[in-house]
Parts: sequence; C-alpha cells; structure tokens
Amino acid sequence: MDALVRAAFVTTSVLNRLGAENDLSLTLLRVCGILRDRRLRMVALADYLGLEKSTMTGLIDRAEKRGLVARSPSAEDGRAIDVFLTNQGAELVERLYSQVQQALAPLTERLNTADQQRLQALLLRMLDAPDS
Amino acid sequence: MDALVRAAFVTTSVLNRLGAENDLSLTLLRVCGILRDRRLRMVALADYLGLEKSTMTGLIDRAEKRGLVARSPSAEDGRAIDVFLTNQGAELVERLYSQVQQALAPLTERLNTADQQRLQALLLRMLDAPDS
DNA sequence: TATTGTTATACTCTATAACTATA
DNA sequence: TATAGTTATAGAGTATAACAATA
Repeated sequence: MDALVRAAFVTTSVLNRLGAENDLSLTLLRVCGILRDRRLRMVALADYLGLEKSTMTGLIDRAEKRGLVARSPSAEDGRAIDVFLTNQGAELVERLYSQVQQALAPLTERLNTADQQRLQALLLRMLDAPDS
Repeated sequence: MDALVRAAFVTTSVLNRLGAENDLSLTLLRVCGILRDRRLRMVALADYLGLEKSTMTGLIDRAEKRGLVARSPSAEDGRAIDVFLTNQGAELVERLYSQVQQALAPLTERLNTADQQRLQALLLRMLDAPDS
C-alpha cells in the first residue's frame, strides 16, 4: 500500500515535469491523453477526470485558445458540445507519449524484462479486475 | 508503463478524495505525511515536493492558520524556519493513514496475499534501486 | 556573495451557485 | 422537470521577481 502510494507520487511527478516542459498542467495533460482516440462531450470529460463541468469550461477554453482542442455542437443532442483534438493537439499528444516512455524508462529499467512484465500483469489485474 | 501511469492516476484520485473529505488538498496531504516523523525547514520541504519556496510559504501559512503545523526558528541557522506537526496535525495524519489503507483496500484486495507481496516487492525494487 | 524565507503579482485549477437553452 | 453547458465569484496552488535578514 505504501509502495503503491510512493509509486504514484513518483510517476505523477514525472508526468508533472513533462507537462510543465510542454506548458501543460497535469490536468490538461490528462485531457489530451483521454482525447487521444476519442471525441467526448464536456460532461463525459468531466466525469472521466472527476471534475465539475464548470471546471471543464475553463480548461477547454484555455486549451482551445492554444489550438490544442476544438469544440463542436453534438449532432445528436442540441445541448451537448463535443470536444476533440486538433491536428496540433494530436501531434503534441504523440510527442508527449514517447516523452513519457523515455522519462519513465530509468525507473522501469531498474527491473529486468521479465519482472517488468510481472509488474505490469499484477497492476493490470488490480486495475481491471471486475468490481468486487 | 501504461499500467504504471493508470495506477498512479487511480491511486492519486483516491488520495485526492480522501484529502477533500478532510479539507486537505493533495499537496497539503503530502506535507502532513512528510512531517509525520520529521521536522523540516521550509526549503527542505519545498525540495521534497518539487515546489518553489514561495509556494511553501502560502501552503504553510494556511496549514498553520488551521492549527495543523507550526513554525519555529531553527536553532542552528538564523535564517531557517523549522516546520512540524502540531498535536492536532499529528492526530489528523494518523487518522488519514488508516483511511488511506481502507480506501485502497478494495483495489489491493483484488490480488491475493501472495500477489500483493509480489507487487510490493517489485515496486520497492523499482523505487529504491540505487541510481543507474 | 550566497542562502533562507517572505511579499507582491499573475495565472491556473477548482467548486458552488445562478443562468440559458435544449430534452 | 432534468440535463448540458456557460458565467460569475471566490479560494487554493503555483511560479517569477524583488526584497530583508543571516551566513
């Protein structure tokens, strides 16, 4: 339990630094990561992040102003707004993705390949297990 | 790598919720956790968290106003200020510590005891390995 | 000169409450 | 009535730059 918390802080700190180098807060980094392969409405995005919808408005305002994401009225629901990555945003996400891999490598490579796979398998079983 | 990041987000979200229930931001939760068994000066605290010392001033101001921590001039260095938990702060930390265990239990208990120990051993080896 | 801490300032993140428009 | 999104407001977290006190 302690190890899990420590690992979370170390990992978050790496993501935080990487975000800062690209002028992204951790939250905006996540937003972009979530939108990598999806288009979501404001409320769905807020639910993903555990934030209020009014908070999303500000986040998406700033990301839109920087050309990373765009808004588009939903075709199905006149009230809803879809959010998606622009080309520029998509490029940034791909760049970030490989930066994250590189930045975490010094950590993960302290384990040999077999142990890395064991760790991943254990984490995934923990994260993806059906609700108990 | 993906699993590590996901685990970090899930764990952080649990800590965040627990902090919010006790009116503590994630950062203030960490400050209290760090001070659990130490007394540190402002700069050392800032280094631990990877924050600027001016940010610490605000954080400690608010924590002090709430009676969780206290400041005291360092005996060794006339410039330095030591920060430590008050009795009230220490009580809160102990309460929080067991809340964290309980809140993470649904997650960790998806693994049997042997696998929990394997996971912890792998994480610790990753976190505590000597610099490569 | 360098370090410790604070202050002033500005911006981001966040929630709550009130509002508009659509369902 | 309920839901989706925005706006207004307020407070916390954060960094940068400038400062005073001490080393």
